Amino acid sequence: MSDLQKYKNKRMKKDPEFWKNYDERFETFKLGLLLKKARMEAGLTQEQIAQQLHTTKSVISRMENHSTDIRLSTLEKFARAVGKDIHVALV
Amino acid sequence: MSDLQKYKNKRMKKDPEFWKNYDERFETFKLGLLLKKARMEAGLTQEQIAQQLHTTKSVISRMENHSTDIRLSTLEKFARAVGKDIHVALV
DNA sequence: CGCTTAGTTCGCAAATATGCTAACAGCAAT
DNA sequence: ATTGCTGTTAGCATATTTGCGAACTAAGCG
Repeated sequence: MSDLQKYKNKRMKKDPEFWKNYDERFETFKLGLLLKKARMEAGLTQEQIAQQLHTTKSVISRMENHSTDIRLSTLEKFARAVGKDIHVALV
Repeated sequence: MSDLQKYKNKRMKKDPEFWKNYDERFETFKLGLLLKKARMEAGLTQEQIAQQLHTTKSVISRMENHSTDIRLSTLEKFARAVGKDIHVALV
């Protein structure tokens, strides 16, 4: 089981409310998970990302969990920190 | 020659300064062009887009030209207005 | 237990996008 | 010349993200 899957399970157990308005929050959640996944795959901690972005770990945590919306530039910075780049397309 | 290409040429002619700090602005410009392209391909005017987003044409023009950064939600709204959806990935 | 590392969450301040109005330019048609 | 349509830009008000510090949980380890 992947670290990400473990995380999901833990979260579900600890916070059952989390799935109540799942539909509304899905998009956000998905993005947050995308970020967390990318960070974990890069083998970095939130604090390490934070240092690269010249910010603090609380900011990173919020991005991965509660961020309802996000700027493209912020997303781009995060991507670079995990050694990737963002790709945006209209399909 | 595409409408988009015509636009680029016109812009270059009218505003030579536009290309001075091209490098810095390239990313922004590229996104703006992406939006304009999508809108044109959908055969819509800025005002038509604006109505769908419950805003005004000036907002749309700014998005296509001067916007330095943009929220994901805004991008998503725009995409829907031209009958598309956004796809974001870390690559 | 006490200590350290990772991560979460909450307020508040600061920065920035967004919304709107008004004025203007270019173009085509009448 | 005038009218209508489309697009651009500026200034300002508002909404929202972002940045930061502090307090907290949880887990691993001596």
